[in-house]
Amino acid sequence: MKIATWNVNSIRSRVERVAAWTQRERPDVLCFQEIKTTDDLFPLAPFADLGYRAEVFGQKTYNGVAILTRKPLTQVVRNLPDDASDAPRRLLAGTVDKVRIVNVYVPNGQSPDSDKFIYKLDWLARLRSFLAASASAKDPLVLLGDFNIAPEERDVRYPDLWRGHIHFHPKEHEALARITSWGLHDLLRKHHEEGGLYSWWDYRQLAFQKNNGLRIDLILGTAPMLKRSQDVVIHRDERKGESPSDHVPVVAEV
DNA sequence: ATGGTTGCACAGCAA
Repeated sequence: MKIATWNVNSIRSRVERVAAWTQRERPDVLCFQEIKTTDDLFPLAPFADLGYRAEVFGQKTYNGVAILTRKPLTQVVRNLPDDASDAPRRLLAGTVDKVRIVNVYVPNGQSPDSDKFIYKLDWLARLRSFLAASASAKDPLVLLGDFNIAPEERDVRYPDLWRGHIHFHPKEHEALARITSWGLHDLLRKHHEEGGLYSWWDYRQLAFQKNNGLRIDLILGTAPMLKRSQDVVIHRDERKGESPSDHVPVVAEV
């Protein structure tokens, strides 16, 4: 089973490119973040032509998540249980082929001294509670998406520059550790120990050309998924060429 | 870094 995550930074602005990648890779499950569109404007047709159905949880201008699958997605959950009805749309979960899929777009946090950083940490704490209340770590589950946190030094090209900023802050690492302590494993690290594996490069300051990257798009799995996992691959080439997202797809074969 | 680039939507915010 091929499971992918991709922060597309507006699905409508690069649907051709995303659909072309999807046609080449044919994942069974494709999780999008930052679709930046309402449900009614999501470009379904290019994906339907490839045999996908879509569960879309979008909003205007910001955020928004979606799960595309070849088989039906059941037991769909939208956002965290304690979110208000008008909360930013950041979580979409469902079950396909007996695997629970939890697709997240973790708040960016803006800067460590901002209210948005508090919101980020609180959102992660509530995500932890949601997992513990709604699932068992003994069952097949993947928690994947844009975490906006690079777990370790080897996940950051310039850790000394990033330490203490958003994406690489001790409080973020604490919050992430609380989540993984529920019973989740970073599937990529089963297969690849090395550094230099990044999934996001800022649009500014020629970050990609300088390879100032971070691995902030993660696929975490419970023990059964860790056991099943065959490989996790980061599609770095998707950052190249005409109008890329600032994130690239990450694909797990499980 | 009061920076820089991109997307949405058409000013200024979010990332």
